[in-house]
Amino acid sequence: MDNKRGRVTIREVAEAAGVDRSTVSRAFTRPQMIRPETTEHVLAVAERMGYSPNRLARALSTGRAANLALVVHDLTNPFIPRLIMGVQREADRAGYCIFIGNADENPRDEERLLSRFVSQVEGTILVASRLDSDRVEDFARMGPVILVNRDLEGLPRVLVDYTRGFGEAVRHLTGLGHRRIAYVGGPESSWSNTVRLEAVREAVNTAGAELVLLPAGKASFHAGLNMTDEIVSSDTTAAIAFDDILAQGILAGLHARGVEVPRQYSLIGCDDILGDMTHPALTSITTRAEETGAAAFRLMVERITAPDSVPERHFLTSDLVLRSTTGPAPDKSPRIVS
Amino acid sequence: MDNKRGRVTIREVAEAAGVDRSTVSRAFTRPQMIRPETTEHVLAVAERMGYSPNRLARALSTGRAANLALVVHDLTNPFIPRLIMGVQREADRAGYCIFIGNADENPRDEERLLSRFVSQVEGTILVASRLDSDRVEDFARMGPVILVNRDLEGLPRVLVDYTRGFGEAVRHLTGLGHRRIAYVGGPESSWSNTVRLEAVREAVNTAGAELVLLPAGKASFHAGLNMTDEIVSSDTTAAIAFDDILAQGILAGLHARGVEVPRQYSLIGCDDILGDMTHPALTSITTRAEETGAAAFRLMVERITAPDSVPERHFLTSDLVLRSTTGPAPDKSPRIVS
DNA sequence: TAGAGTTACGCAACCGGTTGCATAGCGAAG
DNA sequence: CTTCGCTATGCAACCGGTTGCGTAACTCTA
Repeated sequence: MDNKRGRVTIREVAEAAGVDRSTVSRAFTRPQMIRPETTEHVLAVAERMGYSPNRLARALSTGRAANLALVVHDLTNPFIPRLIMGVQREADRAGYCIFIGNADENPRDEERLLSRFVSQVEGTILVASRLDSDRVEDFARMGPVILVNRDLEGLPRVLVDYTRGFGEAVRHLTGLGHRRIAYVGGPESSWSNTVRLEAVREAVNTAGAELVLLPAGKASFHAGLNMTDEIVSSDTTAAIAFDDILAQGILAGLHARGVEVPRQYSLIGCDDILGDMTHPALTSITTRAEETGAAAFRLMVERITAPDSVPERHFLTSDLVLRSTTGPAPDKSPRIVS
Repeated sequence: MDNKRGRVTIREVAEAAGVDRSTVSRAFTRPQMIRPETTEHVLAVAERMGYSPNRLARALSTGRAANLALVVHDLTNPFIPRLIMGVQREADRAGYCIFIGNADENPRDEERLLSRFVSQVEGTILVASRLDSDRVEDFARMGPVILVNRDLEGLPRVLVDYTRGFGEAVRHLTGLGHRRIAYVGGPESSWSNTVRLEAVREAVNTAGAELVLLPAGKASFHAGLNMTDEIVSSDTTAAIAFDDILAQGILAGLHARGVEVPRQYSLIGCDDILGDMTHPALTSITTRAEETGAAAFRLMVERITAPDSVPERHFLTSDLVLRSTTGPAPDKSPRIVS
């Protein structure tokens, strides 16, 4: 029962059960190939000895590791844990294990992580990758890659269609009388930022309102806080922020400057990860983090089982979730001053 | 260059370089064993062919996987991503990859994850495990286990010594005139909750103040929100919450009931993960999430390299971080009513 | 220049599984 | 009772590395 490494191996089970190693292997992986009594006997012996197949050895010989890598741009963004949970829920059922890598918005780190994972996973899910397209394609040549929140021709990807969510958000605001609306932008290198901006621009045009662009550059609480001055002096009455974290910072900044939300200013976030944790509770555009993760996993399985299928572009819809940070546009006359 | 699996193998490099596979292997892992020119030549050929060693195969033959499992109780708690980043920072340098498993407060899930990881990792870090001691010890027999925020004799563990942080917190409150202080408890099954309560109890006794125990049971925003009534009717003037998330809920609840913080009520959180994101910014007891993760990894390495060393109990200290949710105790006379 | 010691490398076994192929043993058909 | 075909199992190669051991070639000493 004890070899030098401590764990029970297939050979020991085979000897104890009086069969060949291949029979033990088949009892676990292809029971229909062998007699039911044999399977039963082998499994009983294995159970008694506390045997379970070594996933490493199995992966080496089959070429299927039943692991996958999930590389994310920023672990501290609460969107990410939710997405991870979505991936894991699906992965769990399929018996997969997940490696996590935090690229920390840094392409070099991202690449290092990827190459460290590549030989022990069946595929990689890249969330909001900051790698340039060529590098992504290089990696995609080494194994299945699923992109999340990044749109690259030829690769399966799960994306959010922002038209509905941002459309609803803008119509909601214009319905409340807002005519000049700010979009507070996130990371320039992020696909999400580009398309969110596009969605808001289109919605604002359609509504015949006016858009003011205020790039924060980063999606962090402090970036939001630091944008407050610009927002206040932008002559807008409402803003849509790149994401909830940024919005949270803006909310804090507005409060600090004595601007009441939503009486004097309306604010909408995106990703819907804060629920009612802010005060007032943040109205937000939901992007379904868990569903996103689950969809990415399903695309991965599809890719693995049918590598030659046409790479699918999977779209999730977005919706406005109304809470308490939006209200009627204030009268223009009494301008807000610091 | 291409076998059926697409990746370049050591054999192909060996043939191309005109040496044995073992020489290629040594060029990568034991260059001092072979002539510098040979190493150089082999590495050049490998580089040109785009070869990199297969970690699976290496792990199988050496018994060292250079992977580790990190199983956490609740991914959505912002403390966890920080801790993960701490582990990863260290793991990265050492060339390790990290599997993540979210047990979701469920011992059965936790166990399933563990057994799925066990054959492909060198060790496991268990964060606030909800498994009963026997099961943990069973697993510890299969490979190195490091515990975080769980105190089990015989296993290396990283724990936080709360005496200083909670001592400072309580002295801070009593210094402000608070005499009756509430502790809003977290998950009953959590070691952290037990010792935090113990620390606060001792500090309150020492200070000659009075402690009121209000168990919330869970550490979530809503659990905090729901505790507000009890807090308001508890005749206390200040509370220390099990963690920041719970405190955030309480803060929201107090606000909703029109109780001004800190003018009418003082509140302190724990873990210091929210920074100044709340309003008012939450005073908190820091428990150094990233350092905790880093320390866990270091203990793991120690465990792997010297399995017979005495299991170390690594303590991190805690400190009070003053922000804006604490103030002088209000006059008792005008009681706060809903 | 022969013998001893050292160095750099090759050979082959091994890690723990999986799987294509060969075959023994069986029941059915002729 | 032979022949055929099928089924359950064993044999052995293989996945892609690592490593103990053996040895040819070289350096050093006498």
